Amino acid sequence: MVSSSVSGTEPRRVTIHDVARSAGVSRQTVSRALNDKGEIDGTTKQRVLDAARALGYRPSRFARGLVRQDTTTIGLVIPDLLNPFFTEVAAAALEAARARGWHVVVYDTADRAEEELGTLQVIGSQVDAVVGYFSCPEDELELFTRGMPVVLIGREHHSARFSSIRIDGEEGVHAAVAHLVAAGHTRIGMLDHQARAEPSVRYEWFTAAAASYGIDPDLVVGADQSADGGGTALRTLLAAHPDVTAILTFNDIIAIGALREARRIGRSVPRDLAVIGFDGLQLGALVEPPLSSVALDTRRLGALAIDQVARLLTGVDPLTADDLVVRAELRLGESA
Amino acid sequence: MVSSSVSGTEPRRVTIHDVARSAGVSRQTVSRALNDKGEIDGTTKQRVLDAARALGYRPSRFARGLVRQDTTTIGLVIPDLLNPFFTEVAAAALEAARARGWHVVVYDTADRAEEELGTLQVIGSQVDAVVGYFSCPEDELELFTRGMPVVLIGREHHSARFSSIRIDGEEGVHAAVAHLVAAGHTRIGMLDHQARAEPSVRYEWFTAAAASYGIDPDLVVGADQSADGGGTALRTLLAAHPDVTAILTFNDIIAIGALREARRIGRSVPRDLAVIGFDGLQLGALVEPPLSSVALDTRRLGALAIDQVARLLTGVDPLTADDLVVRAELRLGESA
DNA sequence: ATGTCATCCGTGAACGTTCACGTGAGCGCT
DNA sequence: AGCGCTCACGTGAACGTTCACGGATGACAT
Repeated sequence: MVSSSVSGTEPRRVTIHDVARSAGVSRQTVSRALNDKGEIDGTTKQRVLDAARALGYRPSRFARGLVRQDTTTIGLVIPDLLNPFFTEVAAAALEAARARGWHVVVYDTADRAEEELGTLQVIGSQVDAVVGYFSCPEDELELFTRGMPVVLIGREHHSARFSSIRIDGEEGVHAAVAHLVAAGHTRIGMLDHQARAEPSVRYEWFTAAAASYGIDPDLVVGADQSADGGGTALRTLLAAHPDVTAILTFNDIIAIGALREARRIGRSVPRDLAVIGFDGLQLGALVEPPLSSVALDTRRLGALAIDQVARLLTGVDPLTADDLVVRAELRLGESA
Repeated sequence: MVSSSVSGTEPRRVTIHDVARSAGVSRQTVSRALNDKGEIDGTTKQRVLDAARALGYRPSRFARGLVRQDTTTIGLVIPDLLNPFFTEVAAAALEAARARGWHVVVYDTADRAEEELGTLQVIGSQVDAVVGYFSCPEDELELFTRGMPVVLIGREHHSARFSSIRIDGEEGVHAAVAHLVAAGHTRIGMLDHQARAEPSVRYEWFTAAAASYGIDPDLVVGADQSADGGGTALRTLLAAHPDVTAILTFNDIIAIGALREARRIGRSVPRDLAVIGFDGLQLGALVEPPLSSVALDTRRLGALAIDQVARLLTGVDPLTADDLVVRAELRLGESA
């Protein structure tokens, strides 16, 4: 039962003063009662509490935050929460933040540059630090996050203003290629991420590994970052190169789409087509066959990001680039 | 609750006053420059901006929030972000909140009562309203959210303080049973959620539907809310009732685990075992075979919750229980 | 009666920002 | 000269809470 007032009137907030007046005490006494401080009589405390409840009083977080600066809030910016990889990273970050008693405001930019920009414009006045994925140029980022610690994930940075956590899949991808080669594959394709103009870093790892085994690295096609995108890309790849017997993918979602497509066109995995993804999502264990993947520890990723934020916030001992690395390693399922 | 304080010297915040002094103007002029208000000369504005940057000034969100109450922040509480159902709900809520320019603080309680309690204790002083899942008793909820709008999801409430969004799967489950009966099934099992002591509402829908078709509703076994839990439960169910040819599950995750287990024990789906889940997760389209499910529109669920929060916040036209319903309906994949 | 002490409570000030005003300079017009 | 207007900027006040004090009251001992 909401206390009804005629619509149109300004509802003026119930303040600590109102409670004080109603209980016949001072502000300070109300504050004491509500915050469980000492120096207050039991009966008056109860009286204040009753008055507060009767008036529906709720302290202003702004006023409180202004005077005691003990709460830290960080902003987590991700392109798409429905992408399981980001879900895992977000969950990990939330867990690490909770352990510190921090609050996390989550922004899903829906993979759209304008939403990302909009987020940047408002986030500065809402949080104490930012961690997440950004696709905008650094100077723009710099502009809006001025004075705040910023931890980037999976992105190189040039400005000294930012920290970034590097994802190192070089060895993992190498191991994946080695695994495929050992299984007799010689025509290995890759379903890369197509959003960017230039090929991805993961593709470069692939070419490097392929080169060391004398494998042709040019069997590559761009894929939309979704299961459907993976399916479509696999079809395209096989149409151009029917002799491909194994593929690496930019990430697990694409790989899962490829698995599904392979089943549709009657290619048995891993017999007719070996598939190795990237990310090592929990989801990979649910599909058939269980996905092999160059897996990275998303939990550590999130924890590392939060840890670095903590260091930047206090200014003590920030980690250097060498420490801010999460290495991915080959984890075999049954798809390769 | 644990607030880590910085050891050492407190670096005293740089305020708008410092910028003003440094630029040789007044606070108000600084405010004008930073907020792009008019009534300021171009050169002084630039001077102020330079001074602000030089000092590393960043406005206090508390002070700003105190004076202009234009930002609303809501708290979203979920038991487990890694559970795809909650991921979808969270994504939907984030989207709806973004459309309103709201900020969302996300709390993952990790399915633990103590974390939920801890969240409740701090959330009151951080947000303007709360939406989410809670497992604690109503009076406890009431205690901590006093004076705030609260929208519960998928939970009945008795106190008038709360709104809750009801998930109505009665017709959908009925349709699912009807579908199975039409396909010739007579022994239909259910993998229910086992966490609660009493059977779930979804099981009650099942018994009701089963009754109307003269089907034995007692082929039920509790499952942990995970893929592994679904697999284990299916094994238990089939051990007790080998003649079961179709199952409904509490949710899609359990169903997906059942699918995997069926494959392991050599039961072909849907030929040897028909499976129908609940939730209609996007994930269901990725598994083999694509999952049939009593699907609910998670996007609408999130949007509805946010919409109701908006109404409660402004006090105009809050929706009633009859409107706060999301109906689930049978969506056929290939698993039944 | 006086001092000592603990308990309970109130008063200004501060936190950092924006809003509603006020002010003075400069300019053009009658 | 006087009036009115615009432009650029400054000044007190307000937002709602907590902190650092200080004061009043009574109990108890001296």
